[in-house]
Amino acid sequence: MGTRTLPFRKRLCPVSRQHQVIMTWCLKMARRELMQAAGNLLLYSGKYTCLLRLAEHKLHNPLQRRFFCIHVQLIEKQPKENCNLVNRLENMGVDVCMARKRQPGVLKKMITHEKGLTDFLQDKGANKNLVASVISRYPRSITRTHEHLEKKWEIWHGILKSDSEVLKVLERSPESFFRSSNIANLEKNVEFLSSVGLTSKQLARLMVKAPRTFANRMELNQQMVDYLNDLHVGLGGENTTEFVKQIITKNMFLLSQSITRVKANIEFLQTALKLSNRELLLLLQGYGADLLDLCHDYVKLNFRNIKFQLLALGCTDEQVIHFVFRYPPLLYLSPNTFSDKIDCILKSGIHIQQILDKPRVLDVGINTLTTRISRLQDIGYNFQKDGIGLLEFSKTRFEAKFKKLL
DNA sequence: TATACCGGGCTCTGCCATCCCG
DNA sequence: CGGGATGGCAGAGCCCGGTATA
Repeated sequence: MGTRTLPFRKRLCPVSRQHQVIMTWCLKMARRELMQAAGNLLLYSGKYTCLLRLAEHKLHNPLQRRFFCIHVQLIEKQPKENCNLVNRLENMGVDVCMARKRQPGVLKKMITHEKGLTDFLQDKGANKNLVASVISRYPRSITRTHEHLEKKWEIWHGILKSDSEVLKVLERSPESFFRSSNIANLEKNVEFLSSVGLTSKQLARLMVKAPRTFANRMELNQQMVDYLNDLHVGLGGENTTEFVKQIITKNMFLLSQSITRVKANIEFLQTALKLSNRELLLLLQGYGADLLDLCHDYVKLNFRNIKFQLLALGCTDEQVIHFVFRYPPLLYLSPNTFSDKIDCILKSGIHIQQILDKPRVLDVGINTLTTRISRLQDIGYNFQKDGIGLLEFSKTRFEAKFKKLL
């Protein structure tokens, strides 16, 4: 029997399917009354429980009854979607399929505040499409009360200074705005982040760039700050408060990353680049901060790739380390991008040593590199003699220089 | 005056897993 | 046990221009 019940269990999800299953089963039972009851069941799905009970009474075989009861219980345990709510959301233009996929539980709720949310957001300048998009992407937004919205908006507005700015961030990341219902925690976060030394302008930037930071529990943000504090003290740095503030303002995404990731990246940088404590601190206060939120595996992968390719081109370990140390953002480059750029540059007769001396040329996009190299070659520019510095110029500077070379 | 050096701008949400509470 | 709250993860560069310096 256990082997027979399993497929039924698996298929018991959507209501219509449940009814189908019962119907199929009823057919198997070949009992007219039961089939009739099951037919009613499809017509009056809202009252299906009592109909099922009615059907149950028609079964006299204890085994059949028991089997039937198990399925009834399974169906009863699954709360149904609130059809009225689903209809209302559909009328509002909400992508209900998307909402169902993201937070199915919300569609089953009897009390929601979609009307209040719509009024509230429209009052702040949102149009219907924006509201529908927000609900589609973060359905739980409709469970927030007017009072909650008012309070949260007030705090966000206090930081971003205008409704349109709050709306812009909310539109970009509804989850950041709506995910937590804990207003006290939000207040604690603002207080904590200010106490770290962030100015109101920096706080606003943080909210625009990494709004999730404000939805974190304050303790989580504190843990990251504590970690950075300990790290700095452990590395023998002075003025720890300034260091922490500097790192956070350099990389606003840091507070929305896990400590594990940040820690792994820092440890990797120190080991891979064979850095002393002092060098590590310098790196972190410079370009290194940018890298800390990168997925750790990619940092490792990209470093291994850079090393592999440069060694193959005859560079030494020391040269590789020095190269990355001078310009750590190179670790952003995926293996393909890195090798494409190196190939493109070397193909034009530029020596690898010239790249080692000017790591920032790899900062330039592959298309820009290709176009510039070919334009310069066309006018007989000698990279070996005249250098590759102009490859990394800004557009205006490059064009000005190019004109003069003609 | 031209180039080197360097900091900073842009941007990073949407999904899944897990915990915890009612 | 369901669902809300929260944590954590993947993703994979390019460009500009101010100031110092040769």
